Amino acid sequence: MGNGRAVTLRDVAARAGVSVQTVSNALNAPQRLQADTLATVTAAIRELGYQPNRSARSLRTSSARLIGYCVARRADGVANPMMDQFLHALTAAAEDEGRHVLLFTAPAGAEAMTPYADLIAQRAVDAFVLSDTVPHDPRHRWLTEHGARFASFGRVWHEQEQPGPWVDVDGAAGCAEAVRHLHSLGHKRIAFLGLPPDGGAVQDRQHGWQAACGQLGLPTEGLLVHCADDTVRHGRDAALRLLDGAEPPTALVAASDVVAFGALHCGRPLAVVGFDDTPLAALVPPGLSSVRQPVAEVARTLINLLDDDHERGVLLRPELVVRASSRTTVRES
Amino acid sequence: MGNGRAVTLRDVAARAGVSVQTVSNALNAPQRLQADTLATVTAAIRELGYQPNRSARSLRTSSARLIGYCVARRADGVANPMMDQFLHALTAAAEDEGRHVLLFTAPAGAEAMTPYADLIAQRAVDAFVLSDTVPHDPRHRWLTEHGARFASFGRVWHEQEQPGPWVDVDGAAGCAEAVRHLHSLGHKRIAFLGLPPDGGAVQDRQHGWQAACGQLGLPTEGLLVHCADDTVRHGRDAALRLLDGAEPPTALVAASDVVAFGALHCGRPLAVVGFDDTPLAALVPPGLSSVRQPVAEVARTLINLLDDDHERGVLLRPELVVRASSRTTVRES
DNA sequence: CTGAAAGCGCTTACAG
DNA sequence: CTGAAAGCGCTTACAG
Repeated sequence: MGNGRAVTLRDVAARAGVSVQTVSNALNAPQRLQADTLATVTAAIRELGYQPNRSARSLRTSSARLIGYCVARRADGVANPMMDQFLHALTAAAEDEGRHVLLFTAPAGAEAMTPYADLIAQRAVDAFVLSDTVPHDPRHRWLTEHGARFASFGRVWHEQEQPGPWVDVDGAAGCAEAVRHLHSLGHKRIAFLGLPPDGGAVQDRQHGWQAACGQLGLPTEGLLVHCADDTVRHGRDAALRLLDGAEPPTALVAASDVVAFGALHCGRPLAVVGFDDTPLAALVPPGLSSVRQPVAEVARTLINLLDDDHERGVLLRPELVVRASSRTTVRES
Repeated sequence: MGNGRAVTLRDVAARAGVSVQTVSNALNAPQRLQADTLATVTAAIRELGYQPNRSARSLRTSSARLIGYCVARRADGVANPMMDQFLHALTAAAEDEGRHVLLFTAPAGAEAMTPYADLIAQRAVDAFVLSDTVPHDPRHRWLTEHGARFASFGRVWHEQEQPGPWVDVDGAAGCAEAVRHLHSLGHKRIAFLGLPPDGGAVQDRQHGWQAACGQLGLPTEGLLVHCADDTVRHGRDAALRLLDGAEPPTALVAASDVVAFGALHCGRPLAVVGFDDTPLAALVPPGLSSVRQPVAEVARTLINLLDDDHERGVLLRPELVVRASSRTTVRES
């Protein structure tokens, strides 16, 4: 790879007429060198295009400067479209700290932790970033017990105390903001379109809706419905059930963009706000208002958490992106 | 990371009562050892849970066993949803060969190759896998000229000869199959919904449609339309333009799922086949038939190409996934 | 078939 | 402020 032999510290030292140690210092502790020595060495480094060999540096410092990230299996094709953006953000955030992301996969079931154990044993990574947390996710506890560094995007809601540092997006705050937005447009009956419990995130969003409605004096009775599955069809059917009720809503906050699309295309006038601001939210007419997770900030925070031994958890505020789906005229009821 | 000091070759050698060299041989050249020696050493390895330190091994063998992959920037949010699946497939394929994927980002413009150059200089990766190729993509030529190993998912259509090994999906074959499928259902006027030229892939798909129609004796005149952008709205508008023409189509093959959705929801009966089989194709009622790229096979082939100095390019056949969107009844015209 | 030795390219105490 | 030396953990010719 690359043409010919790589440039080493030795080559630079010879060129600059100093010892290898001085070249190393120029790179890692420049304040130790005299200005003119530093200038000579720096020039030689630039001329030769020298960059330290990563393996050698890692071996010596016993830090790989690599962060392990397990790519969830998408066998069913039902990807979390946000994960795409997250991975880009995570890579960029890691690079800002001179690191890279190493991808790996994990089998389901009892062997799920094996790849983590292997990567640790081989000293292939310094830390892990976790996401796609599932109910009763065993990873956080396992990693804590094995003394591994990690930071989690998402909480493990079932534990008494969340093991290890985490970053999460305040779903309750996001849905509360969605409710206030719809209320400010004149809506008085705002429904919530839920999903099967997924460990806590969905309930969290629902609580935000409930609390905001309570604060604004809006009803919630008969306005809560759950979709059996996160599909467009289930979203549509659930919305129709609400609309066919005695006191139908004029607006709706959904726990995901996918079910929000179903509600939006149910054929009746209904203001809709989704959750996640997936790429399609902007692409599908008339444009779906949605609660956007601040992925770049999540990524930066995760990387920072890896070096922070004190911080336990950080809750980030999502942002409501308003599009045409929530701007339908309110009918007088 | 991990509890306490890592287990080294020395520890295993001490435990097994042999030299470190013998332990190394047990791992890398077991046929050199006598059966009983091998058994002793293997037992010691298992008991201590030994795994070779990656940095040390990489330094010694000058191979990082890491494959660099640049995550495209998704600033506009218009991700390629297939890339998600691809990344998982690539990671899995790399692992099957004892490697991992290292993610990095690249700036736009003149500095686009800098991260590649850095990774090479640092010996951080052994090879690159390229995807998201763009018109006049400079990467293939640059990497070839710099003697770097790589394999590309997608061709650079503008070059005389594609620099370096590549894998691509036969878009023409996919669209031809879509046409034959629609024809077998009785459709006689099958349109093509194109996109702005993107370097060649879109034209390739269009040619497949054209050729298949020709072979089946079907008309193409007035049945080709291009969307200005890859959005649902543009897809719908373009479909309506076709349907409002003198001799409207009864079916349509689209260059992407997104514009296919627009055509499918244009409010008129129209059989539709999309391209890419994005996750939403299955989720959005009534279900969108779509040409699926064989991402797992693409990934495997790319990894194999990295070790193959002879193979130049591999063209893989996509698979038509039939759902309800292409099964509408044909009206007699 | 097995062992002692060299060396991959770095960094870091330790002398001068 | 600078240099000679040791050593991170492995693999690979080279002897025995």
